[in-house]
Amino acid sequence: MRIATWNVNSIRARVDRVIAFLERHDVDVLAIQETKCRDDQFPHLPFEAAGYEVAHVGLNQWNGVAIASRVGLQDTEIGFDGMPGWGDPVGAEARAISAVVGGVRVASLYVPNGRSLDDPHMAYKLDWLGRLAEYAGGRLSTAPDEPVVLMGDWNIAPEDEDVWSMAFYENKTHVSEPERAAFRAVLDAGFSDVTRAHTPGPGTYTYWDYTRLSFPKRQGMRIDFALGSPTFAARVTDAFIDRDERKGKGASDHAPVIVDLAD
DNA sequence: ATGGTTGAATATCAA
Repeated sequence: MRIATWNVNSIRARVDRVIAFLERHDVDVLAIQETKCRDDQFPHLPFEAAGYEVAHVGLNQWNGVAIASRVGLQDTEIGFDGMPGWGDPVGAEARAISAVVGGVRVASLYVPNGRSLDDPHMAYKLDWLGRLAEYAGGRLSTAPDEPVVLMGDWNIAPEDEDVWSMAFYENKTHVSEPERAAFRAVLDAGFSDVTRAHTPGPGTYTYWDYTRLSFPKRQGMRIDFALGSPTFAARVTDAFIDRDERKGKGASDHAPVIVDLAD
């Protein structure tokens, strides 16, 4: 089974490219982030025509996460128990959805950006990740053998080699110690990064800012990850980043991350 | 070209 994750930065602007990607790489399941649309705006028809069913949650033009699968899609859960909210009034955002696909519980996650180190959104980001670690860890202690993968845009570069320049990111988000500690807390809850061993750095990135000619200058960040439970991680045979998807007109600012799983 | 790009409630906000 082949499972991928991709922050598409608007599914309506990118749907042709996403379908072509699924077919080109023979992908069974895709966790999608930043659909940037409401449920009633999601372009279901192209997915159905390509043989995929989709579970999506989108409340407005921001965030929005989905799972597309051609190997079944059951037991969809929106958000997770304890997920913090945002806004005025405070409410749940469309940042987490999970479903059982091909016997694996896949979660598509869009971790809050943080905006800047002293922004209230950073406290929200850390709280959100802390609650996620708590929820996922608790679930794992109840069902230690369940194959689970937490995949998506984590908005964190966990290692120095995951950014093109640590000097550039001094006092910026994505590399701060509290963010990295929040990421490690998910690992400490029993999950492991199943992609890094197959996509070694340095210079291995999944995101390049649209500005500053970041992509041609190879000035990127690795912030998209798949964190697997023990039984999921044991089945991973390969992973790769499709850097070609960042090329050309109409590209998302993120490249997809693809994970291969033994049957 | 040198403070840059993209996408969404088309007016700013978010990334």
